[in-house]
Amino acid sequence: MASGARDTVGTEPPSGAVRARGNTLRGASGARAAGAGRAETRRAELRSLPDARSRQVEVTSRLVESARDLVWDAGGPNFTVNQVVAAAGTSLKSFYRCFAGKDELLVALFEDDARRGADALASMVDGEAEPLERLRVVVVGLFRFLTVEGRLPYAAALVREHLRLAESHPDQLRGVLHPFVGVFEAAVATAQASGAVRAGDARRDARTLFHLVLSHLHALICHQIEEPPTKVAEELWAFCSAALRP
Amino acid sequence: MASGARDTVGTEPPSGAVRARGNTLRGASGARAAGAGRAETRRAELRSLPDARSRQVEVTSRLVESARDLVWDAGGPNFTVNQVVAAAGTSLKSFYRCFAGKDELLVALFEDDARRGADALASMVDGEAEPLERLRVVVVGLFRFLTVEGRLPYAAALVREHLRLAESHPDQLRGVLHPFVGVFEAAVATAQASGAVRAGDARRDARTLFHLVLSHLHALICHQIEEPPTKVAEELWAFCSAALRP
DNA sequence: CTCCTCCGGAGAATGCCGTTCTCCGGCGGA
DNA sequence: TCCGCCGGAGAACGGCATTCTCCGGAGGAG
Repeated sequence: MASGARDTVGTEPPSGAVRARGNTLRGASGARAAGAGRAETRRAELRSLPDARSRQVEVTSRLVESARDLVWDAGGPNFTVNQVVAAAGTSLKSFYRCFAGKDELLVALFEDDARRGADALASMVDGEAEPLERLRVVVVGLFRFLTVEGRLPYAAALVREHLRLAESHPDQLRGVLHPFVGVFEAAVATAQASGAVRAGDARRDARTLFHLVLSHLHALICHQIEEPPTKVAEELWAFCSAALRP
Repeated sequence: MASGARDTVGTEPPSGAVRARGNTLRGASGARAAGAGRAETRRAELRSLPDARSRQVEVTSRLVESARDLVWDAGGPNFTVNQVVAAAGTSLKSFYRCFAGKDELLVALFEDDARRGADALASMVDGEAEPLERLRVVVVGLFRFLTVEGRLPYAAALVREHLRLAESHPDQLRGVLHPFVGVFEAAVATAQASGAVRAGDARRDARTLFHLVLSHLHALICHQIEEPPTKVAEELWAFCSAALRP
């Protein structure tokens, strides 16, 4: 419950994937090398540590950017690690210093994209004053945002990998979609407060709406729905507003 | 639309995965070898063809069974092709004669499982007479069916692979979940006819309900919901019945 | 009965890719 | 000027899907 509220929307600029540092950057290899040697080497290591760290961050975000490009136009995470490092203009060694593996890179990409997407969604809502309309824009807007021409395969790739990674990296993936749910929750809470929708647990309703949208994106991705996305979005909103009417 | 009606539930015993034959069995290699050589060899090939075909079918279903076991207790499609053929007591060569690749095997497993699952769901509904109760059982039942202890990881694996395969084998995957939607649709139509829920497009509403259930299964799989499955199922039904009330 | 053909098993070879390891040049501090 | 580590280049390794090769045995043809 409370863990979701940590991820308040838009508190950070989309600088991207800084979080991946904490995992492996110097946690394992760096610290071990220094600790095993003489203690004096630690001083030498500290000397240019800020430099090294900022370089790391820069390389890390460059890798994430390259990965995003590759997922975007290769249409999936079928890129190889070698391609990423080539595109980022760095080396395999650097890659594995920044990330424990390819999956970690994907997790970082997820976090970055989720934050960006949630920001975009939040800014779509800002224009609306009417509470019920805000909620409608959230539901339909996420849909439209992800089904913009060319964006769907990318979204598909992310959704698919999300499921796969959720099993291998449950801890890191757990909160990845919270930014989105947060936007939904804010809209639901506003609508509830104004009496536009029935009272209830805003978080739970937000989660339900979000999953409903997500699942229909899955269906579109799988070509199980032939209708145009806009039509599906409107039908979806009709269903949601009926479920939530006072 | 009409393509969904083809997949009527329970018209076939779960003999499994016969469909994969058509792709590669003798389509490519067999026909090419005979056509390239002298035309007389074709006669010899026909001689024991029924035998060969039935052997093929048997091997094919044995492979699917083995794959099911492996997915079940290895918790995912992380099994190797060698494991499958070893478990099925056959050879790599036979495997690649039955299926064009590992993915084709998974598709066959999907089709089989979807049919079985839809049958099970349909039989859960049979006990209920009240239309609205039937609908409730469908929504909650699919949920319960898949969250039985030990079944969730299996379901997770299938869902995940479904997304992946939907991109590489869109044609074969398109109708795979139709048996489930069919069960939903029947229940919705009955409820609509009795006036227990509002009138509307039964297929569309069925699809919406199905996707809603599916997406919450995703969420449970991803450990994004901490509540127990039974609670989630009841909340979901509350949401659905509110959306569909007359 | 013998030969010839083809089916199918066993498993080696190939190719791809993630991950690790080795070597080496260059840069910053003493 | 010398030393030590940082990071690049890419070779080496291991796992796995897929293909290829070899071989035995069954079953029709003569």
